[in-house]
Amino acid sequence: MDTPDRPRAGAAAAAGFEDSPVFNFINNLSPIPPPKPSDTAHNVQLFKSSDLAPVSSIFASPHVNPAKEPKILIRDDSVQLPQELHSPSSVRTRVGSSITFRMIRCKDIVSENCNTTCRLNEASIDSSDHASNSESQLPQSIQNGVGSIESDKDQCADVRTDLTISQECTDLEGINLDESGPDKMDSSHSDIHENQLPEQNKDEPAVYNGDYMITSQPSSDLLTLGLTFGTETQSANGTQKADNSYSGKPLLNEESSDYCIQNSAHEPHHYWTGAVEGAAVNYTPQVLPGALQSQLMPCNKLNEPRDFMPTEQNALSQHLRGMRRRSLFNEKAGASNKGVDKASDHHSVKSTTPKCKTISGDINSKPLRTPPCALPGIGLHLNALAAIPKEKLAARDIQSNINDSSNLPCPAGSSPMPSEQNIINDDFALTTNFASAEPSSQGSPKKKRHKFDNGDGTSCKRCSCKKSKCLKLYCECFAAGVYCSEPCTCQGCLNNEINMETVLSTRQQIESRNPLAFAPKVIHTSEPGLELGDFNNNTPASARHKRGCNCKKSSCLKKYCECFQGGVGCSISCRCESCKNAFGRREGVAALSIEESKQASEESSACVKEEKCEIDKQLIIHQAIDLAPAENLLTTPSIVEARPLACLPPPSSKKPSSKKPRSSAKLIGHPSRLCNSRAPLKTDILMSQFGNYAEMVLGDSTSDNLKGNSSPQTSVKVVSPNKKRVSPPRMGTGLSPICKSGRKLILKSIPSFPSLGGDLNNEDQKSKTPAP
DNA sequence: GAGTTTGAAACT
DNA sequence: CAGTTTCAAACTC
Repeated sequence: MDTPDRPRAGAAAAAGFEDSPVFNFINNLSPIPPPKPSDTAHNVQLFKSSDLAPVSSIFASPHVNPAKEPKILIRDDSVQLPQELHSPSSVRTRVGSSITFRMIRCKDIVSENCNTTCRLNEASIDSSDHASNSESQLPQSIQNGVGSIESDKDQCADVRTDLTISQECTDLEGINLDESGPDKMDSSHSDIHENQLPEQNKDEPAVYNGDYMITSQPSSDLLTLGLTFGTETQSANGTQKADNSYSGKPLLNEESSDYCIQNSAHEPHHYWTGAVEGAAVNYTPQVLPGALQSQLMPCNKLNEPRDFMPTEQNALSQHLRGMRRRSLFNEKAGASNKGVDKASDHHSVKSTTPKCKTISGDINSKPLRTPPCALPGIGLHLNALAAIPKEKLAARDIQSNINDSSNLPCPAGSSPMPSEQNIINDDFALTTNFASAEPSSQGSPKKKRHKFDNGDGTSCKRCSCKKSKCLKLYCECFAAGVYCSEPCTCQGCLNNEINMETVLSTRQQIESRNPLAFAPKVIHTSEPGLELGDFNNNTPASARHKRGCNCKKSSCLKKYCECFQGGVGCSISCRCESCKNAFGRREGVAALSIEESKQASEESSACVKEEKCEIDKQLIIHQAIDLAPAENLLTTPSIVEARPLACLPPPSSKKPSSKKPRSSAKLIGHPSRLCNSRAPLKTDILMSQFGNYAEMVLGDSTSDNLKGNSSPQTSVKVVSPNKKRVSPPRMGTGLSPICKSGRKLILKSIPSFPSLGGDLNNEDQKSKTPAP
């Protein structure tokens, strides 16, 4: 980054701008190493403000805290990170930073989403207003985007503190200013400042809550713009100007404040409302668990770039689209989603986005499937979010921006999926890395599917339905609550945006039949804390099969078995025969498990290497024996599960069971590391989320238990099967996957509360009562 | 890639 | 609720 800019600066100087006092000033300054982040007023301000808000707050339901929304500053990303890093819970490792980053981003996303939603709802009504608002946003967004990009880069590249990064960016920006300035503003620096900077500044104040205004910031922002867009700086500026003119006048603080207010007032509610309405579920916005929200964030985030890329919007949007996975559950959400797109497009000013996705009404012909898109809604496909590794995400942002800046509108027909694929591949690659510690091969959908399969069967699915039209649970996409996407090889697919209503109705029908139909098959309750050392907690199961399998011939050793597939042991609720689930047997676990475990350990040479694994097994065995039988039964597998799957390779019984065992063996590669790296942060997040969710859904009593343990370690206990295995299906899914060795979270669906409660009850009952 | 096996989902 | 059919994934060759 630096290198390119510097030269440019030099060029600018060569252009004869050296004369300009500003240039000289900047030129002199730029070489100077960035002052300490903390020194900057900006930074200080940021820290002061909402940035300092506890992480938990982020996860708290967005709507709950509308007041904070206004404070959300996209630019925060860069700034916040440091803070996050400081937070006790945050991990300073790269992983940690990335996660933290995501969290931060979530904030932004929230605001973004809210904005979008507002537009959606009101666009038709008050287009002018929105236009102005949106216009006003743009500059800021741009800034944000830039800032985020840079921060992202930094994060990806190194674990520098954001502050430093921001500083550097500023420097660069300054340089850029010089450069771009000449072309455009030779004599009119003042003009620029008046026309462009002011706007941005105005936005900024709003963002910053008006508490702080950094004089240097504006210029930097402007500069940033130029830098980011490189050659297109001018156009970008022009766009900005256009926007400005459009809005009539640069947004003043007042307007900014309005904007903020709007966001706070409308965003969350509108957003969620829409989702809620459309959802088959009765969730109310307030009800949404923090986890979900947080989950949603990333998805939304995908949209974020759009806003800050006025001219490149198309490319971006396309890119983003690719990342999104549509939620089937939420009709409105879907609609809103569209609306969002439209709105954003509209918003983005001249975004006559040649949409990448060409939706053909033809059912049978595999239309260009709309790239999966995660809806911020109940029926979230968390894959998009969780799946998108923060780092990747960041990287993607960077890349997308870069690419976009280079005018790479996704060719409509060509490969709309590149984006998606990239995402998917990236995601999964990353996930795979976590899970299998092995680079994933990218190939046919089938391969992908395998790859995507994180075990719980909820991961990114690529169906190949033929007769079901992808409207039955047979369809993994449908079951996962996502629209079929390009990689799918299904025929006569109705599971697409076009047939949204059909999908929804079908879904509702299915749900009416079986409220849990879309519930995650495997409920993960608390893996995060379950690290190698956590076994002492007697926290056995971190997950379990929701309903239990019914295997007969597979002995629960193959993917046919949902439990096995989900990487969980069979529970008492299973009706399987001759259960040999490597993750835990249904009955007689203790005794058998010992042998099994030993055998498994022997067989899994990889694991053998990992001493911890061995130890864990031992512990597990002991626990299994020592623990009360009933609990063991329930948690049987759990014990094993308690440790990240990676650590415990399924005893490759009999057949070197092709995929799963293999992968698990791979997993073993760096199990501990994987687990460790991610766990801490996850735990925090999860806990906060979980707590919220529990409180909301389960009620105080339950939540109390859950909440009681705010610390990661305790969290495990809280969820521990020993107590009450409160595993709100959705939540479980949503939460656990993240934690589990790079597993993806898919929120298969969010059951209506009733069902949820019922589910819980049922679960509890099941766990308390012997299996039929 | 085609065919078989398998167990869940759907249906009755 | 139980039995049967249908279905698509998993698996095998």
